[in-house]
Amino acid sequence: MARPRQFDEQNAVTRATDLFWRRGYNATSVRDLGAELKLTSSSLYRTFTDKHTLFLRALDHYRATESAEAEQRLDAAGRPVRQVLRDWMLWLVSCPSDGESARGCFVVNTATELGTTDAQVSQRTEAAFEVTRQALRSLLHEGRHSGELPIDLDIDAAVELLFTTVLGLRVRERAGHDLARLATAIDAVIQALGFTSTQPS
Amino acid sequence: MARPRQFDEQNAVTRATDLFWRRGYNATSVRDLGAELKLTSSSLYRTFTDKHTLFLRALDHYRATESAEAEQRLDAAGRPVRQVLRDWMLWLVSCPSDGESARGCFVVNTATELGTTDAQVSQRTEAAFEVTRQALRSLLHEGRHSGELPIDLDIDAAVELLFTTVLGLRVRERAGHDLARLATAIDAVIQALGFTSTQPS
DNA sequence: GAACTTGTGGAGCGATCGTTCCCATACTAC
DNA sequence: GTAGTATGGGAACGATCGCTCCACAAGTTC
Repeated sequence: MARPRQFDEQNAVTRATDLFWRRGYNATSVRDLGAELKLTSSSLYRTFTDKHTLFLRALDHYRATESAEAEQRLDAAGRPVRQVLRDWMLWLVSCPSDGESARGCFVVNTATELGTTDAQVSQRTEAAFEVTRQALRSLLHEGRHSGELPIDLDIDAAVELLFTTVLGLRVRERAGHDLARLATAIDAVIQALGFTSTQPS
Repeated sequence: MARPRQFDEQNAVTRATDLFWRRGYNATSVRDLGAELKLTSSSLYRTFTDKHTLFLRALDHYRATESAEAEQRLDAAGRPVRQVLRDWMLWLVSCPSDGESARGCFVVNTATELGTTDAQVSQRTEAAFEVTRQALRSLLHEGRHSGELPIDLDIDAAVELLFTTVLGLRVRERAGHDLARLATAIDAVIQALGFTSTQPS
C-alpha cells in the first residue's frame, strides 16, 4: 500500500538472534544490532518496537529453529535409542561456533544472565526446557518399550539426570572446554542408563 | 600516615561479590556498587582501580570463600564417599538465595556471560573448574580405594560426568528449578557411579 | 499526473555509563 | 600548633545508552 521494505524481516531476526546469542542481552547495544542487521534505528524501532521485544523475538526464533532441530534429532524414528541419544548430545556440543567464541545454548545463556528477574524471558526459557524434557522422556519410554532399556528404569530420574547433564554440557561448550572431555561425559551418562544391548553405536 | 579509611575493604569486596553474583558483570553499574558498598566513586576507584579490576577481586574472593567451602565439604575425612557426595551436591543446590532471585554459581554465571572473551576472567573460571574436578577425582579415588566404589570404575569418565552434572545443577538452581527435581538428578548420578554398599545415606 | 501511505536516514533527545578531578576533611608526624 | 598526606563527598567529563522525531524517499491508488 506504500513504500515497501528494503530489508527482509526474517533475515533481520536471524542476525539479531546470532548477536544476542553470542554476546548476551546486556552486552548487545541497539547500535550493534543496527550495524549487524543493516538497519537504521528508526526502521528497527518501527519494526520491532524496542530492544526487549526484539530479544523476545530472537528467543522465539531460536526455539523455532535451533531448539526445533534439536527435538527433531531426538526423534528415534526406528533407530536405536542409544545411538539417537549419543548422536544428539555429540551434535549439541559440537555446534558450529563459526569463528569468534563458542556460543553455547542461547536459552541456557539467557536463563543464567537474566535468571528469574524477567518474567517474559523466563517463561520462554522454562517452556524451552520443558520441551526438551518431554522429548527425552518420550525417547526413554520408547527405549524401555523396545527393550533397549531395562523395564524397571526410573524414567523420571533418568530424565532429570539427562537434562541436567545436557545443561552442564552446554555451559562447558560455551566455556570452550575440550570436546573429548565432553564426549567422555556423554558416554558416561549413556552408560549410566543401563542399556541392555551393548552393541557399538 | 594520614586520614584512615572509614570503610572495611574486605567487607566492600564481599558486598561487591554478592552484587556481581546476583546481577552479573554488565548489569551491575559502578553507581550500583557505590550504593551497595557505601562508597563514593572516588574511594571506589582509588581502592579498586576500576570496575573490571573490582570484578576480578570479586571472583577471587568468591573462590577463596564459597569455592573453598565447597571443596572443604568434598573432603571425605572418613565419612562414606557416597554420603559426602550426596550432601555436597544437595548443599550446592540449596545455597541460601537470601531474598531476591537465586544466585546460582558465580563462576558458572560468569563463564556463560563473559564466555571466553575475557582472558583474565576465563583464566580464573577455568582454574576454579579445575580445582573442583581435582577434588572430585580425589574423592572418587578414595571411594575406590576404600571399596565403596567398584575397583574397575573409570574415574576419568566419572569425574567428567559428575562435574558436568554439577554445572547443570548450578544452572538449574539459578533458573529457579524445583529442588525436588534437582535432588532426583543428584540421586540418579550417584546411583550411576555404582556404589557397592547401598546402605541408606 | 496528484494524493496518500509507509520506510529510510540521521540528527538528537534525556539518561546513564565508566571514570576523573577538585577540595574540604581528618588523621599522623613533628 | 603546623605541615604533610590520604580519604570522602560530589560535581562533572566525554561517551554511549535506549529511544524519538522529522524531513525526505519510494512506493500504491486513483
